[in-house]
Amino acid sequence: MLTPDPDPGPLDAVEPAQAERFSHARTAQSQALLEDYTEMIDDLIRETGEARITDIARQMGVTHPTATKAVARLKREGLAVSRPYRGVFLTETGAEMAERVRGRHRVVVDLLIAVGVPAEAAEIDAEGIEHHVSAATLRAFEDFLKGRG
Amino acid sequence: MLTPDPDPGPLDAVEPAQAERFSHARTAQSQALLEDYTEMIDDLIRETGEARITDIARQMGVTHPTATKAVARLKREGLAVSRPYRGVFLTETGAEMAERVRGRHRVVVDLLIAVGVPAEAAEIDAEGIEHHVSAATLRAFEDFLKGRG
DNA sequence: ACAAAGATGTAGCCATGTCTACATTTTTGC
DNA sequence: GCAAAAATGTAGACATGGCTACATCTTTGT
Repeated sequence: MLTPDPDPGPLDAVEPAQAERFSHARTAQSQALLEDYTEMIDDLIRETGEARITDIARQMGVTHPTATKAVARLKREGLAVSRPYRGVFLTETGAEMAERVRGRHRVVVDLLIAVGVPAEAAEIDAEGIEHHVSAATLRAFEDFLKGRG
Repeated sequence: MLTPDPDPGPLDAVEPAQAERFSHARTAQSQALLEDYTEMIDDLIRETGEARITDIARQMGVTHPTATKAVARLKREGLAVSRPYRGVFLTETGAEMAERVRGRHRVVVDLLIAVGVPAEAAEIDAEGIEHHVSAATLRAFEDFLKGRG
């Protein structure tokens, strides 16, 4: 039964798939900020024992009010906690995200280098690319790297 | 002379490099919208002969006022032209961008597939990844693909 | 030819993410 | 211990990119 689509023509065939890909990319972008900040906070805590707003701001390349707003969002999303005039800390959820993001970042950089991208370019590009690497793609990257280890 | 940096400590050494990477990624993101729309408009013109606001909106997965705003920005940036109630057309600059973006997109998808990413995931992820692929990385991707052609 | 349907324009709202400017609190250095 | 410096908070402006709602223009179908 059915048998629709009697050749919908070249492009008359609406492309919901394409629209979904764009929507998906936009969603990923909104997650990117959370990921960057949680990883950054985790880095700071590991390296200096605490994550202060000023340090976060400097590392992210933004002014401190911007960092404050971002941290507020992290708190709203249950990824971080903080008290006025005190440092920022990650919740368990936040720490897990940081761990996952860190691992993914490393894999992306390694993959880029493995296919011949210069190290410096790999580091720069990975910062933007990583947020769009799905689980399936990440797995493929890991397998590829393993295959040449 | 100088000889500064007598071991600035683990992280006391401010990391302007990291901040620059984030800034760079943010800039790339602001370019992404322009790239997506110019390529989409080019696609529509190739396939249907014209690019109407409604079609652009549907393909991008947004409402038509959003597409109108995006086109306004394209016009501001000298990438497109249009007249009220008529279709949208690319300027020479816009057409060049579309061409470049199309080529880069194809290379990214091919590279992902070449390293083992499933085709469907490659298409989806490429939509977000491509905007963060620098010239150096693109060249490396091309070389890598050539090396296995 | 004209009414209905469809496409486009425009206004205005909301959320984000950035900034500057200024207020307040905490920390530092004498 | 206290003044100066640094950090943090907060307010408010601006640009972007979404949206809905409504107005207007074009195209379609009979």
